[in-house]
Amino acid sequence: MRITSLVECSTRIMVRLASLQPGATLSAEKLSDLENVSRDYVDQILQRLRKGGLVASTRGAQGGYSLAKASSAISIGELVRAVEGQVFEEVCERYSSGEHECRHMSNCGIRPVWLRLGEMIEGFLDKVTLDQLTVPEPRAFAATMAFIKDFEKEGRIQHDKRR
Amino acid sequence: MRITSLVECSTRIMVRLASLQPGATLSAEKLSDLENVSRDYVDQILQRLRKGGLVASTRGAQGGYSLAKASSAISIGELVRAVEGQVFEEVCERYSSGEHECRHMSNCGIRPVWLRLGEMIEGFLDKVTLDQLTVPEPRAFAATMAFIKDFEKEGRIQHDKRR
DNA sequence: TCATACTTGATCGAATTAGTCAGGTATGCT
DNA sequence: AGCATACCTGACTAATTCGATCAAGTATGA
Ligand code: FES
Ligand code: FES
Repeated sequence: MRITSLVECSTRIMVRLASLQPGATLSAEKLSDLENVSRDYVDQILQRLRKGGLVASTRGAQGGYSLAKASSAISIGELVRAVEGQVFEEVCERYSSGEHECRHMSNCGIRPVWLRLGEMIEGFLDKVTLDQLTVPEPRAFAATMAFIKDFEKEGRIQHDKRR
Repeated sequence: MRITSLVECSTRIMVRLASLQPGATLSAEKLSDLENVSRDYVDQILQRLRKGGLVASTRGAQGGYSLAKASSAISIGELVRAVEGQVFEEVCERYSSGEHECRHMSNCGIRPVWLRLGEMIEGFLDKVTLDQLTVPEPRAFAATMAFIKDFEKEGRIQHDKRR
């Protein structure tokens, strides 16, 4: 299990944009230079981010990109969904057809673990916002605390009956 | 991010073995039939599990496999490490060389997020044990609670100075 | 009207994953 | 002993996904 290069590059780009003065923009070309990612790849990433509503673009000469909303309102989870479509693919969905299908489905003891893991990962990334990644003076991850509190409240993994 | 087919199949096999009576064994052939996974693939998986010290094998006619220790002493994290080598690959290690390297490394605001995510995933899977996956009468995931408690105690993501 | 820069979608090689295959070795049973 | 059963090993290959490139635009500011 890992973070893909796509997410890694996208995050670096978003952090660059987050460190911009209000009103300022950064061109795809500049971003490419700054992060040492090919221009074409940067273009592709920015396009996905734009479609996801995370960045805004200004066309024409002296154009460029900026965040579409406050960096405190953009989570890494959103970012991942924007560039990859989803944060965590559920295994029993993926293998639910064909020869080697996930066999239990109903009243299965395994499924809840993957479900819970997915919720956990997604919950975490949804709580971490862009402004928390800016350096210098990184802020403590207060939001993470809230997430963990919620997690604790629910308390246990429920075994599902084929939901 | 997802659970691979390898982990999925391995887990199903381990749950089968966990549901065995003490002293009983299950042949690779039977496991293959039960879980609808090719015999060759089952062999490969069992071999990795054996090398990881999770299952024991008896050779010869009427031979077979069984768990090497109590199902309550085997975590899903261990299982994943046995069959895939690791649970979560750290991104800033993976891309740390070559053209498109992870650029910040020292006093980076992004890195701690991936580190923390990895700790969280691994921590979770290390707390979930095989016996918790047996059906019928699945137990509540009490261990998960302990994990979350610990997580809360530490409390926040630390920004590292190039550790 | 030109240069700059965004926009779209296809394509393609590299890497990883998923699964197969061939050829063993060890053990129990008759 | 001889044979059947079943474990064991590692190489190999097909399928899929990832990472990145490429070609061919459109829109805008100077
Ligand atoms: S392992 Fe997927 S439903 Fe049980
Ligand atoms: S993004 Fe990897 S070290 Fe900063």
